Amino acid sequence: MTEEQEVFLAHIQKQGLKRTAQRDLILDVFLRTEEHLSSEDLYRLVHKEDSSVGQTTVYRTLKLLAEAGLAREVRFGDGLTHYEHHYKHQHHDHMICSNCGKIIEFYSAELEAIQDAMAARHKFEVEQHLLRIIGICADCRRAKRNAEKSRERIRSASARSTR
Amino acid sequence: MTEEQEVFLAHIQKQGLKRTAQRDLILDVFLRTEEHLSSEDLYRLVHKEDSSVGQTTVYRTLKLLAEAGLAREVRFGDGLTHYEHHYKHQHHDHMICSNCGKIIEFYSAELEAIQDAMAARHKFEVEQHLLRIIGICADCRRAKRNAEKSRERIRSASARSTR
DNA sequence: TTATTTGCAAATCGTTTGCACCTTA
DNA sequence: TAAGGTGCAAACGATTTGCAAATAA
Repeated sequence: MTEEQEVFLAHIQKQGLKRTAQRDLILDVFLRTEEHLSSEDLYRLVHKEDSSVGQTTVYRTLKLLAEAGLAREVRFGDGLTHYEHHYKHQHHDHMICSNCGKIIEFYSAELEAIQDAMAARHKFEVEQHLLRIIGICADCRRAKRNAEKSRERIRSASARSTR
Repeated sequence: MTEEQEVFLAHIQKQGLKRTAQRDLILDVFLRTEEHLSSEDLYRLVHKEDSSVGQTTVYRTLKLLAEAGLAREVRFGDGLTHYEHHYKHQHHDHMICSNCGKIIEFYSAELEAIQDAMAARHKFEVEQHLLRIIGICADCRRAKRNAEKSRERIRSASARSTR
C-alpha cells in the first residue's frame, strides 16, 4: 500500500466513511497520472478500466481526495475544475500555453516572499494564493518561427520563378 | 462625451456595428461603478434604470466592452465572470476576502519583474498573468478578534455568577 | 432598405442532487 | 443491520444561442 493510499484510508476512517472498490480505483488512476486532470478527464481514464463507474462517483471522489489532502483543486479559468497531486507536493504556480495548453509548474521563493509582504501591508491574512501566467511556451514559439521561415522560403521561391 | 464613450463608439464603428440606447446605458452604468461586477450585478443595476433591457444584452455588451478594451474579464473562481474597468487602468492584482468578499487591488513592480524573469527562464512568452491572494481582510480579522473577546467576557461573567 | 440588435425561451455545459438500490463495516 | 455509497436521471446556475420582431444606418 502506498503512502497516499494510507492517507486516503486514514481520512476515510476518521470521517466514518467506507472504503469501496470505486474509490480505490479512482485514487489509483489519479496517482498514475502526472497531469492537471479535469473530473471528466479522470472519468474517461477510469471508465476505460471499469466501465461501470459513473461520472458522479468520480466528482464525489475527487472532492474526497481534496479533503484528504491528496489532490488540489485548480481553476485555470477555462470553466473546468482541474485536480493536481497535492500530497507532499510543494506549493507552486503555473504557466499555461495558450497555444497548446501545456502547463509548466514553477516556484519562486522571492515571489512568495513579496506576496506575503504585500498582504502584510494590507493587514491581510493569506489563506492561499494562485498565480497563473498565460502565454506561448518555448516549443510553440519555435514552431511559430519555423512556420514563418518556411513561408518566407516559399515566398522568395515563387518570386524567383515569376521573375 | 467621455473618453470611454468615444473609445466605445470608435470600436463599434470600426466593426460595422450599431450604436443603440441599450449599449449606451449599459456602458454608462458600468462606468459609474468602481466594483468588480458580474454580468448579473450589472444587469440588476441597468434593470433599475430601464427595466426593458434584457440579461442577454448585458452579457453581449460586456463582451463588446472587453473587446473595445474598456472592460477586463476577471475570473475569481467563484464560477462567475466579473468585469473591471480596463481603459487606462494599470495592470494590478487582487486580494479577495473569503469572509466578506471584499476585493483589494494592489500592484508590485518587483512582483511583475520576478514573474517576467521566471517566464524568461522557461523561454515562455508572457501574454498576461493573474495573481489572486485569498484570505481574510483587516476588517474581518478585527471583527473576528472582537467576537472572541466578547465571548470571553460572557464566559468569565457567567463563571463569576455561578461561583 | 437591409444588416444588425433585441428580448425571449430554449439549449448548453460542468457540476450537484434526489432517490431507489447496493455494499461495507 | 444500519450507515454509507452508487449510478442514473433530473435539477442546477451561469452563459450562449436560435429566432422573429424591432431598429439604426
